[in-house]
Amino acid sequence: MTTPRRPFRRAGEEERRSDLIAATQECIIEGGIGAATIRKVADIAGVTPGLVRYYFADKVSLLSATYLVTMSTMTQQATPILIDSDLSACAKFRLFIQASLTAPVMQPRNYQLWASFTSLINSIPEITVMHRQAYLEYRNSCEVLIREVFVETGRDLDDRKIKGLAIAVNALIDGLWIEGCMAVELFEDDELVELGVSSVQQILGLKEL
Amino acid sequence: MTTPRRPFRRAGEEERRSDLIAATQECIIEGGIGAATIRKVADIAGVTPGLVRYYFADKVSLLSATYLVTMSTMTQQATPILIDSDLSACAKFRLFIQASLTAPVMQPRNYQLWASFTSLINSIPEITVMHRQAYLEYRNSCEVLIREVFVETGRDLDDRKIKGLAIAVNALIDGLWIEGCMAVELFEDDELVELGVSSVQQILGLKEL
DNA sequence: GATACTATTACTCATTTGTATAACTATCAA
DNA sequence: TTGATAGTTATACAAATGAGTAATAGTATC
Repeated sequence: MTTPRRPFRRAGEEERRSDLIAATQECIIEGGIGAATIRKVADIAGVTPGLVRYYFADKVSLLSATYLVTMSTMTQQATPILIDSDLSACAKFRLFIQASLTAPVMQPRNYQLWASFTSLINSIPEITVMHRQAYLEYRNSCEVLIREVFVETGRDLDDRKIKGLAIAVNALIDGLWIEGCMAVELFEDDELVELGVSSVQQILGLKEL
Repeated sequence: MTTPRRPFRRAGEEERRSDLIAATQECIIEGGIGAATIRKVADIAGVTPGLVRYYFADKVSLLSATYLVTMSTMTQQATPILIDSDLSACAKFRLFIQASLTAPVMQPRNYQLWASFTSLINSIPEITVMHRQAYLEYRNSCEVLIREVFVETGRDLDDRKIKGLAIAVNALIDGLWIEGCMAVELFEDDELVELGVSSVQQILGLKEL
């Protein structure tokens, strides 16, 4: 008398991994990083716990992979505009700000994921490294945009000055993003985008952005 | 033949509670919120697990209390300047920014604590409420300062405009604070303070702050 | 349609964790 | 000194957790 096995479907490696990562994200969003247990992840992904281990050697490696996907997804959603090159530098900058401060980049779940992972910055070396990289990448995007805008408006600044502006602009956008993610209902539509654009404009000392 | 009991000292309620809260902070800093187990907290506080329960009904209530202490400590460290009233509004603002962007307010452990707690914003109702309150308080401090500066410089702006500026200034300082906490070694001494002051000045459209 | 491969399930195990409760003792007041 | 109080320890327990292993069955290939 053998108990029947749960029927299953064999999925491709890529699909399974991304399913498991998505499930991990759901866990974290629902109950914080502590709620992301192997069993819950497996449950949400409609799979048994053993399979999680088959794809991810460790819990840490599952979390790291999830962090990586989370960040690169956001980056991708916030910066594809930069490739569009027939726009003016100012227009690009505006779009960049707008993308960063509206959905899907700016939404509660993204903050929860980001906060959960970065809170482990001193505990999980992999996350330390990935965070540093993501931060510098984003800041560099700001720096490139600022430089282009200055070229366009015919102004000249030394690199040191520009780096400082990039740090400030980055901080401003990050700050607005956090405020917006955490309390969507506290702001009117596009209020944060407009604030972001006008503040960046002021920081850079431009008449118009 | 009875095994000897561990000797102990009876502490006042206030002292014990604050010890336990400090121990909770240490746990979180070392290994994230998941590392804050009752046993580890008790261990660090030099106490047995049972005592934790004696002072905190729940793990949630321990975490909530720790969050409250964490936030009010930071707020207190960042805003005592506001009481000093014989300073000019601009000077107050500068001090406010400086306090926010230097130790002890700006230091890695504070970010870790803050991120750990806010990552639970959707999971623990107590934290939701306390966060919202802390955020609005800090933003209000910004708003008051901005208003005073404008009075001092003889400019007049409607409330809506001022609220917007407060949101932006708040975001900027938060963003710089996060960057500084997460990567102290990436910035030179006072670099962030100077960036903060000059950026706020620009956002507010002032010639000098 | 039979075979081989491996993705997937099922099960196990030692630890950890939150919570609960009873026993003990430091401390203070009389 | 004595007794009472409550802060503190010791111990227990069920549930959850990360990790490991063997058996099974989808599925592609021939």
